[in-house]
Amino acid sequence: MAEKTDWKETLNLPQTEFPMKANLAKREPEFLKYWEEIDLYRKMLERRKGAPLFVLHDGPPYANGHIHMGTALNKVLKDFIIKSRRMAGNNCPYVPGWDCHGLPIELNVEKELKVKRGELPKLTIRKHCREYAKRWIEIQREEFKRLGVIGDWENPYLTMSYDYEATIAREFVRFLSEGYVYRRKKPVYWCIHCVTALAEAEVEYEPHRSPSIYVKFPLKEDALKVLPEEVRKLPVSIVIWTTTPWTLPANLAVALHPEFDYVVVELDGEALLLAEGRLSALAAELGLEKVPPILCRVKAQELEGKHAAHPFLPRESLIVLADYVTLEAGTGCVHIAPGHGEEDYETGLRYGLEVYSPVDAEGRFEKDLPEIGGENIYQANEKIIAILKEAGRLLHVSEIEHSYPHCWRCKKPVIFRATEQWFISMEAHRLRERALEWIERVKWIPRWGKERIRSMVERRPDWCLSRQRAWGVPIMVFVCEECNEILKEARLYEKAIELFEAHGADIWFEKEASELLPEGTTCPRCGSRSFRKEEDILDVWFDSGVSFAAVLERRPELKFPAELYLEGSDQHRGWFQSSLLCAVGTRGRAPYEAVLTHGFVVDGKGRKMSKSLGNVIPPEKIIKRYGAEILRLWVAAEDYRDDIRLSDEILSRLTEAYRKIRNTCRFMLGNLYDFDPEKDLVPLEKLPEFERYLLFRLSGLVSKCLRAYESYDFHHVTHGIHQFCAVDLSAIFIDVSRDTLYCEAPDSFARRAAQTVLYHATNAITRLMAPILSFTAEEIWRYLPGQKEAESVHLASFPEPPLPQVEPAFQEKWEKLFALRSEITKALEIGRKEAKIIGNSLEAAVVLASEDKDLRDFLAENRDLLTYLAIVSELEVQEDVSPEEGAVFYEGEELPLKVLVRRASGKKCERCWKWSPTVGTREDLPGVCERCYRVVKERWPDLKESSS
RNA sequence: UGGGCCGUAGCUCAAGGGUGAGAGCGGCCGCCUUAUAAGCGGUUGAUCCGGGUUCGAACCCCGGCGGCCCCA
Repeated sequence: MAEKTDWKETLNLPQTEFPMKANLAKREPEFLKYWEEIDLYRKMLERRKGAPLFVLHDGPPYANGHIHMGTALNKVLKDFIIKSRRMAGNNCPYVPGWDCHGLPIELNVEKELKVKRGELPKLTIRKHCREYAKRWIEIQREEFKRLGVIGDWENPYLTMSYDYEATIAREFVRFLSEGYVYRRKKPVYWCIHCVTALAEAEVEYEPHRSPSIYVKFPLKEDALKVLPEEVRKLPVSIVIWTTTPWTLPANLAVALHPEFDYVVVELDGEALLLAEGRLSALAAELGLEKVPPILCRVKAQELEGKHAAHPFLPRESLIVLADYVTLEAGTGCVHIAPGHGEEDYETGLRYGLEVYSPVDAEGRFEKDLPEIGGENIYQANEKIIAILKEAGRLLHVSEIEHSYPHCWRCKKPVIFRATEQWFISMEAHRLRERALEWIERVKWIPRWGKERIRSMVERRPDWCLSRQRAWGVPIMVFVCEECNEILKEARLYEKAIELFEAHGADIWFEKEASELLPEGTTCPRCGSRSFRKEEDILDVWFDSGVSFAAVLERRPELKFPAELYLEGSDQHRGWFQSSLLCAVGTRGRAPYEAVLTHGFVVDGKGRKMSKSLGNVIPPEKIIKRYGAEILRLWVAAEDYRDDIRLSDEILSRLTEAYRKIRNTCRFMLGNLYDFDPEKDLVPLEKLPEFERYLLFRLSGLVSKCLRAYESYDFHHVTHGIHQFCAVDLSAIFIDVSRDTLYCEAPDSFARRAAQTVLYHATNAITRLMAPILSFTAEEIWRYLPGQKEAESVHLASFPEPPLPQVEPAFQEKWEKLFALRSEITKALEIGRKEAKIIGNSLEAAVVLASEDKDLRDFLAENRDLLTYLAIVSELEVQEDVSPEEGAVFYEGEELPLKVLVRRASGKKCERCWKWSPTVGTREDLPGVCERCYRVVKERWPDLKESSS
């Protein structure tokens, strides 16, 4: 009993070792190892040596904790840019960095060592902090590398390296010597738990419950005089509202708005003064049934400079005017404590009030205050409320929940507290104006970034530089012991900076001022020879702010300014700004030509990721489950300028897309197993028009992707490639060309032509995807036939559009052909689903007819092409056609077209599955059609069909 | 409290103020078994809400609602 002939043996079926299953989580590390082995980063630089330099300067992540989706997103985007710019022809070094100093690390170290601030010598703490930072840098480095991010990971920049610390000090001294730096007692954010001042960037807003109290300040005689006689018969008080009772001991004034109308009302035999606009709100708050009667009106100006009594201390409170007083909340009368608020401070300055802040670093009232001396401010809140009540000064008390600043590290509420701090003046040498000028000149992407940073720089206060902590670079200032003169001459600091360079900033805490200063230094004012050194350290934003000086200017492969900075949009306040101020202040220009920002990772519903919502997805989980490639694809599929959503659904959609791209490439590789581009590539001008059309489409994809890379629109690249694979290749070219590829003779022109398209497509797509799907592109690269320009796709260049120009008529013709194909396909589907006369489209014979003469001519001219494109066995064109029994009749929706679908006549060719009357006409091979007979005979002249 | 940005099918993206708002994925319904833990076809389905400007609005303006970032 003979087997049926196995025609498969005579077909050119795809052959490839390229696995269908990516197994990314497992295989990615192998590619990483390969890249390390060939020293890919070095090779990338060598390849582009002398090419135009494009510097993307890495903003340093903080060396604490594992990476999260935000940091992963940021690094992957940078990798896209570096790789794509390099493939486009630029020389792109990438030096990653880490931010190593600062409070969060110091706090974690204290926690690990189970010590509190000040319990260990600074040098000991600093040593532990350095080790702690180093530990996390190692971890994060591996995590970043795992993402497939290529860079100089062996030589990153660290803000704690000795040379970097020296640079920080040097840059600070520049500011100091040029007169930007001053020291002043001023209210700043202060964390009483961390015992330090905080920068604006170090506080975050969280809901917080506070007491809400209304307090009476009895008017003194001078103020009372402004009021009518009859009103004065009653005790008259100004009513203020505050949520921080503990700031009342520091109260020195009450502010009114110069434009508001103020009234005196009667309530329970007392007279109360407040803004008329807040009267009904107050009545509601007090639960009054009706609004208290107005006794008289009074102008704020008349009260300016008059006095009220402090509600419980033997002190007077000045009545002042301030236009930031609002009618949104409170009473329109604002309690002013110049030592405990920014606006209060400014108002205080205008009226010559003391910057009074009777609270120590740990949040306790100074000992000498009556009743509350030594008490913690929060505990004192209640006591103060009790005192007010006792004194009859408390009008109302309740509790409110509001958003309140908290320490970014210990998460506890912060306060405003006036202390001696070092500042960089925004007005010195017109720093603010110059920064604003540079903001105009920098390219901000998206455009609104400019507005944003501009409004911030316009309004920001002077930069508070000092931190009362150990882990950081000291504020390099010497002060005369005798006359408190600050040494400002740069040359006096050179010795110390050199010592930093050699030993790190620790030396500042190891040596005496006299050892750090040049020998024989004398005070320029009093001639004294004894100096003390400042002990505070610098805000870490200064550290990273001078990275242009420590990295861009010092690394030979980099340059100042950078072409691009790329960070999350929160950095308009952070690094973009600190870098701008440092560079404008010391170099007279912005450190970047352009700034690109991305949004934040949010969950599938658009809410931010937080532990409390339980919607956090760590990168590690994605890598384990799907592979870093899918994470990269996620970054590249989304429009990162907005918030970027991440959910299981999104990841599973992306996995589908990945499979489509991968499988399409696999099919193409499988069909190129016997293709040698050197020998077999069909020149463009000789290609049949279907093949030419496809290369035209491919050209469109290439130009679109190149443009998209240029403008950092990675999602256009991703969607473009995916769509091209799914539609142009998989659904159209591959499906249609399968017959040619499988059934024609291996070396036939038709097959080589189709392979030529596959070769161009695979080659181009592999290169186009390389910056994004870096692992997969590398994998495909290994399977690509022909000579390759490099051992890694990442050393290659982007493709050129293979067929950039095409006559419009050609394009129109093909659009029409596809429109027709789509109509035929619909008719076939009816034949399949409803009439059930066919399954495979090759079982169909199609008749096309049209009343439209032009269309009919077009059909007739392109009959063979249409047969081929529709993948049917027969196709005829007639003048007209009518429905018939056993066939499907369909009228075109888009075109004046009639389609009749019948079962194809003849027999099914056992080799190519087309139906044809020629099947069975050859005696030696009765199972195949004429075409297949020819092909088979040519290759296997003696083949005989075994009968069944 | 304020400033900025965003809102197009279940998901991710498109649509220079101008035809019936396009794709891909998914869902649903089929086909194929020569890309097979594949492939092909058909089909379903959307401009956050309410006003306004305009001959015409997803797009411009105003007001809501929701989200994100920054800030008080």
